[in-house]
Amino acid sequence: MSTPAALTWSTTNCPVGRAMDILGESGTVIVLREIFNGVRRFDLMQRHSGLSRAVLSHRLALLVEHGIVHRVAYRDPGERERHEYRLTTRGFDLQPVMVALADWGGKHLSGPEGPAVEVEHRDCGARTHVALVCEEGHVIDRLRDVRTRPGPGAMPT
Amino acid sequence: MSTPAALTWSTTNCPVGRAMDILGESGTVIVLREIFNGVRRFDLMQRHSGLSRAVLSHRLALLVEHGIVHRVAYRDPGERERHEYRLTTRGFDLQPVMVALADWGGKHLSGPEGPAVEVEHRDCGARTHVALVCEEGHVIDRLRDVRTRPGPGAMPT
DNA sequence: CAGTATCCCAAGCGATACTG
DNA sequence: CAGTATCGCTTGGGATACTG
Repeated sequence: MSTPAALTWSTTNCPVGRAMDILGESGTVIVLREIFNGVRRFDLMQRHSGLSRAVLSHRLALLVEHGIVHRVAYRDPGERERHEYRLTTRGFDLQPVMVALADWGGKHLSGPEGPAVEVEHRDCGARTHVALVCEEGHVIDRLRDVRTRPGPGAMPT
Repeated sequence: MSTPAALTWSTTNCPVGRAMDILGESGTVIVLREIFNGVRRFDLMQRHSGLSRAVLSHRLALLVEHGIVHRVAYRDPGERERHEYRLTTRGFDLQPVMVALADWGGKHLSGPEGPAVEVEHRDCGARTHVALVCEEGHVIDRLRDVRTRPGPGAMPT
């Protein structure tokens, strides 16, 4: 290998870097896990995630600020108004990231008893994983069959 | 919704949590991006990633410790012995996570000019993304068609 | 219940200097 | 070139207390 492909363009604009600027903050992904699992209220989320109230508060604010989660007001009959946190479209689009993380953690970081959580296809009940699919419709199982290239927003190094 | 499904099992064992215990450390994913892009030597990685030498050193040690990356000695003709960092199988299995992050970042965090990097299918050159596929072979495009359930390693709350 | 503010402390970062 | 050690300093976390 001569010059690695990565060096021919700048990384200041890298989508992975931008994603991690948000998701890399400690606890953010844990909050997302809770919301994806249907936990939408502050207190429940706090107890279940194990995060402190302060951190949870900050992470939720961060997620709202980035348009990943939004607060929704609702009122149960006879109760006062409350709020819950729901995914926006942008947040819901993180599902493949969450499933990819669960796949990897389940395969490589679980004890012999297997992972504590699985993902299933609602229709048929089969376990579900992420896969690579190209726009020509090929399902790619040999990961080495993909590579990165500069995109339209690439800047020279 | 009554009790969210998540509350019926403990999260101490959650594969997403375990994965983020490693990947959530600031800079880890950036190092992985470099290695996936073919940057394998310390100095090049340091300049290209923008991480400090100390942080890069620590992250590489962390990745080696977790069996995601390994050091490989080599010697170019006429040069002294050097080392480079390569993905192990466990590390290579993170590719779907990286592509999922790139997908999301490219779609939601790029400027109007588009993402700086894309992933292509080596055979046909088409852009490549992650998708959800169940073990029955169904490609799932409506993300709501999947849900989480307790796995074999689940512990009661 | 659903958060926010304050205070204090420890982890962790960048800069620098050093070794094989 | 390829790292590791040391050192102030800042960031950011937990505990606690407070507000709507």
